[in-house]
Order: sequence, then C-alpha cells, then structure tokens
Amino acid sequence: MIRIMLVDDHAVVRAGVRRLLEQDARFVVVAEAASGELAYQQYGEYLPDITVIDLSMPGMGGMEAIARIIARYPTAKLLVLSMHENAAFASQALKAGASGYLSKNGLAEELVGALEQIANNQTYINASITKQMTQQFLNGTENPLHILSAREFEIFRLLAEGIDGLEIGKKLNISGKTVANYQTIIKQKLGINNSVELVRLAIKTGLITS
Amino acid sequence: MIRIMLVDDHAVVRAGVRRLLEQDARFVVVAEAASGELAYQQYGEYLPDITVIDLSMPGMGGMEAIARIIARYPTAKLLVLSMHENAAFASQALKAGASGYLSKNGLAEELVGALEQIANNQTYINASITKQMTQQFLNGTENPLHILSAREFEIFRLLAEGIDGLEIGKKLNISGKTVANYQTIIKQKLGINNSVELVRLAIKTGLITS
DNA sequence: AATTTCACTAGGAAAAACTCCCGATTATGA
DNA sequence: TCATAATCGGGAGTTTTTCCTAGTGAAATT
Repeated sequence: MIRIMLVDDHAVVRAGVRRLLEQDARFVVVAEAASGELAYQQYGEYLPDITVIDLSMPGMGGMEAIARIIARYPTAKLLVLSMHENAAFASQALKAGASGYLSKNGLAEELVGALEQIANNQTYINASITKQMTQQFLNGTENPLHILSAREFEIFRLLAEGIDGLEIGKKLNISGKTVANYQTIIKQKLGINNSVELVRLAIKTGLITS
Repeated sequence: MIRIMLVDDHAVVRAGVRRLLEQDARFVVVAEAASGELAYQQYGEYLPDITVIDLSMPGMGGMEAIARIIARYPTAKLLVLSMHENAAFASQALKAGASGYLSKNGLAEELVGALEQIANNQTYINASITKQMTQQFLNGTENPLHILSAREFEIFRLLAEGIDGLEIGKKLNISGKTVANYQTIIKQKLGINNSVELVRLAIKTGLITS
C-alpha cells in the first residue's frame, strides 16, 4: 500500500486526483492539504510515502513547501502536479527536491505510472517537459534561468508578470528594497539590461504567455 | 500611363518591384529613392501618380516621409509596401495619409491590383491586414494603439524594442527629456503602469515579435 | 570543529528614470 | 479667428535602480 498526501488549493483537483487513485488498489490517500503551510504540518503528522503537490498556491506556494519538507525530511518523495508545462518550472521544482514533475494535461494516463516510479525511488518527468529539456540541451539553448536561485527565479517570474516591486515584496514578505536588489542581481546574471529583455526572456522560456 | 516612384532603401527591392511593374505596360517607373529625404525631394521633381514606399528606412523613415509629402501635396497617392503584416502599422500609415497598405508577402499577385485601385482614387489594403482589422473590430479588441499620435506610436515602438530613452532621442533628433515625457503620456493613454506591461502590449498587438 | 561559501535579507547613498506641471510653437479645423 | 491638438522641452520632485556593505543561517569543505 502506497500512502499518499494530496496538496492543492482547489478542492476539485484534490477530489479528481483522489478518484483517479481510488481506481488502483495499491494507492490510498491518507491526507489532503489546501496550502503549503498545511502540507508541511500534515506531512509530519501522516508521513505519507508520496506527496502529490501543486505549485501555484496562495501563501507559501508549492515550491517553498517542497523545500521545507525536504529540509526536515530529506527522503520525502514529492510529485509536482503543475499547470505549467514548462521546463524552467520543472527544473526549479526538481532543484528544490521534488522527485517528479507532471503537468495537469494528460494527468489521468500518467499519474499512476509516475507514482509507481517514484515509489521505486526513481524520478518521473512529464514526456513533454523531458522533450523540452533535451531539445534545449541539444541545441545549446537551455534557458539561462537555471543559474537563478529559487528566490531569484520567483522574483524574476513576478517581475515578468508586471508586478510592482513593492507588491512583490508584500507577496513574499520581504522588503521592497530587497526585491529591488534582487532585480539588479537577476538582470546581471541573465545579461539583461532592461525590463523589455526581461519580459522577452520570460516569454521565450514560456514562463509567461502572450 | 501611370507614373510611379519607388522608395526603398534596399536596391534589390526596388529592382524587384520595377521588374514586376515592367510586365504591365500601363505602369512606368519614373523615379527611385533610397531614403525618406530623397523621396520628398524627388516627389516634387517628378510628381509621380503613385509612390510606392517602404516604411522602415534609416533616417526619416517612411512614416514621416508620407506625412511630409502629404503635407505639401495633399492629393499625393502613396502605397505603403511594408514588411510588417500588422494592423497597427497599417492604421498609422493610413492615418499619415497613405492610400494603401501592402505587405511584402504575396507582393507579386497584389501589387498591380493595388496600384489600379489607388490610381482609381480608391484605398487598397492587404487582405490579411483587413482581416485583422475587421476581426479586432468585431470582437471589440481593437488594440488601443490607435489612440496614440504618430510620434507617440513611434516612441512606443522603440521603447518596446528595449531601446534606451536617450538613444531614442538621438534617433529621432529630440531631447531625451522629451522621450521621457512621451513615455509618461503613452503609459497614461494606454492605461499601463510599467514597461513590462508596455512590452506585453506591444507583443500582443504584434508590434514586436518574440 | 573550524572555516568557507552561498542564499537570503536589507540599509545607505548616489545615479538614473519617471512623473507632473508648465510654457512655446505650429498646424488643423470649425 | 479662435479653439484644439501635436510636438517639443525645461523645472522640480518622486520613484526606481544601482552599487556597496553587512548580518544571518544553512551547507559544504577542510
């Protein structure tokens, strides 16, 4: 029996995943959490074999939840279930300690296989993400975003969305000054001179759309 | 006989258009110009029936050349031949006084027809541009760029390309201060708060790519 | 165990960019 | 002719960015 915890702020999604897992007798959902904070708490309580977690959640967010859980329980197995079918996100999640990355498209077919592999101490990554990664690797166009730290990546994304530095500070509970400083570092690291190039890079890497 | 002047900074393009026109006995190319400045001078000299003009040229640029020629010779007929298959550009050119807008794709088939129509005092617009325009009109998503004046539009475009305000000033022979002031107005008019949104709007309207 | 390294945080000071307000000029139009 | 709009830019203040410094804590190295 593989014991599973579901983390997603949308109850519908949790219900859907639960239903998918109920089809297979090997899996049992032992806990659900609607936020990163709760996920961290409940992880210690239930110690599931695998945690299925969404990235975009209000508050702490999936990325940080992963990092915290891994920090306390280094052998924890987490499968990211994200709406972003994007290599940069996957790369960040994996760097944070996740064991797998699955886009919500084509969830049904892949979920069980992914969980099996992870239960087996392997890493599972979406076919489409893998393709992106290898392709980028092959033609040497891996996005330079991997040189960003977790925090830098996060701030980069928010900046690219057009959110004001002060707002970002509020959202992340850090000073606007820190965000400004990060901004400078990010541009430096990415070899970027202005926000125009920043947006373009974000679009090119699929981090934001349109 | 319809007397035509060709304006394009690339000799190849001029040669190509000339060749296309030689196929038809009704047209005769009476002059060529490689810049907006020359176009203006030679217009007065040759007074062609129709001027075929490119938009993106170094120096004065096609848009301003059109405006100047129309200012002196209000009945002048100009057909814009642009690489930009984009409604916003067309709209600006027409506003400046052009009688037609033709994208360089599929030039051969359309050119003669366009010239005929213009010679007949009608307006000719690319099918694909027309489609864009009507579509945008129909679903109410006409890009808000039409509320920009010619200068504002120009500066908007350059800003979206990531060019520094001071550089833009140099390019347009105006003070960097003026560019900064324009920037403020542009953002106001477009309901935009920062350069990120500016870039995204430019991309969404197809003004810039990637 | 001690030390170095790195990520994260943020303040200070100066530079750069942006905003808002104003005035001048010129052309357009009613 | 008078009002309107587009273009241009100065002044002065605000905001944003940059560059530098520095503390903390965690992780890796020695």
